[in-house]
Amino acid sequence: MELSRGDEMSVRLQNVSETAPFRSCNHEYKVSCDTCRLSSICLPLALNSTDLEQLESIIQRSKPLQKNELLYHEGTPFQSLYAVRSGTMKGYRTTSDGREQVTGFYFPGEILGMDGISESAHASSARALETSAVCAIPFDSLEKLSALMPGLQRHLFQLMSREITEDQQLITLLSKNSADERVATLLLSISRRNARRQLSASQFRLPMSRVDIGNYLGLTVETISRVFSRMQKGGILRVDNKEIEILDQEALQQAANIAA
Amino acid sequence: MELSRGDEMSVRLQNVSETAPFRSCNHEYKVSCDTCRLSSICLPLALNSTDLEQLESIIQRSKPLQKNELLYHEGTPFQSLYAVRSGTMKGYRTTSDGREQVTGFYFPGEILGMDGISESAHASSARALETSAVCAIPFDSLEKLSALMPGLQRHLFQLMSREITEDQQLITLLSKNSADERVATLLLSISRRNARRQLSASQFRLPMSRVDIGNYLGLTVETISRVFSRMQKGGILRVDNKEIEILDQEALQQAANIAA
DNA sequence: CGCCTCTATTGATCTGAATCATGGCACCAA
DNA sequence: TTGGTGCCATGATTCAGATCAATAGAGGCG
Repeated sequence: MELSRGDEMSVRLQNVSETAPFRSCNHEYKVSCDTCRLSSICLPLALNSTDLEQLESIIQRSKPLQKNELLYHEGTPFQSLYAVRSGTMKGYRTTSDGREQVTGFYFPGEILGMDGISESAHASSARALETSAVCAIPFDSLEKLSALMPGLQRHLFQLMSREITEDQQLITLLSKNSADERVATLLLSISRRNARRQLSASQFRLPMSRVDIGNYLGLTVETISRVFSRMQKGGILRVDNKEIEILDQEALQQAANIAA
Repeated sequence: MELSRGDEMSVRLQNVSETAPFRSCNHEYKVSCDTCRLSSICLPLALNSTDLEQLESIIQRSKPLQKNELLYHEGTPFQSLYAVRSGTMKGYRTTSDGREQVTGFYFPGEILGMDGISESAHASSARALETSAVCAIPFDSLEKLSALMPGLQRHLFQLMSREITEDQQLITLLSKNSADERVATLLLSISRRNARRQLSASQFRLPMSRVDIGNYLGLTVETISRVFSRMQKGGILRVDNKEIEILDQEALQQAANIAA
């Protein structure tokens, strides 16, 4: 791996490892953070161009993951955080009795893998819901870099803190809200995240199955179907398979109980 | 605030603020991390004695919180992380419709407040369940310090990562497990955390009310009572008000479905 | 194209936990 | 001690969502 410049950093980062299917950005899947339209939501946020260059030198990009392909698996050694470039990833953990619990959906610009830090092994698995591309950010390099860049360190703390508050919102949702409220809340969350990426907030395609939605929200497939049908009859949504149109944003917000 | 030594660090940390009810450890509530019997579970873990001294210089200790006293409240500016020294704290967030969701219980040696980092404001509130003492660790100082101490930075990342995986375990518990399984899992968690502090793993006093337990586990008070009664009848527990004795660890683990 | 499989919808029935209701017990203050 | 107030236990009833069952589309592929 080539580092961009021969300063102190190269010494500190010279032993960054090459993770299996990933290549440094200097190779085939070349893209750069500063031309990436997602940089405003992703890691690079709030870095100056010198710092950005250094961050970029450690980021690795792989060939796209196919639908259902595994990015990492529970228990495997933790090495990198991952940023979604395109597509959608699903995070989940497997319970002792073999069932699956979906813990989150990750859209372009979002970071996953932070649960692996504490035990140096992933505590969850991540799978592509559709053809997806991700950037791998080797964590040991990221740690060294963030000791040198206060802005990066702060950004990482904030990123992890946000994950904590989002998980706590989900806890509240699961513990206190009805099926309708849960589904409405998820749809609004997806809508908001689409808007952030300059996509339509009112019309989109759900990348995940009803099973995954139900699993994530602690409900069964049947219940998800029924809620969708009910909301369609109520004129709140138009549902055509995975294609969703929010017809009455107001009513949907009402249905979500303005919670979460 | 007096810093211990006149080196580079003192310059960087000289403007550490004095948070309202807190005093530096040089004042009335003097205690030190290296004599603290909780240091093995708390922040200082894995620091050498020089680093520990520096960490300690920023930690503030207050007079104990009375039962029901608020440590911080949702929306108030975030300044510090808190380590429980004695007693028990309850973390909770208030939903849009005014109800409360308990997000965690914090025992001696455990850290709370990490959800406040991302927005510079607390995303949850914390209240003492009984007379409790806490250490406040000003976060801006902690950030500066951790840029200088790789061990501390790593420890912080790990701490936050652990909080994430614990929240995800709770999500799974709420979404997939029955009332009995949830209660059993909580009891085992408390038991384990007691053991870590050299207390009895099989006999303890619950510091929280049935209402709080139910709220945390997404169940009603009545259900908690019924589960306790059922487990008592089944010879798994002895329950006397808040006093709990685990009579059959094996069976309790079974009841928890060895999940979470 | 037609076949197969996977995913979604819709209906009928069941059930675990919520809700409603009542009474007992512990702890505190006067 | 007495009376109050909050906490806990337990029974009766209800209900939201699970489970069971059957059908209908959608998408992949030989």
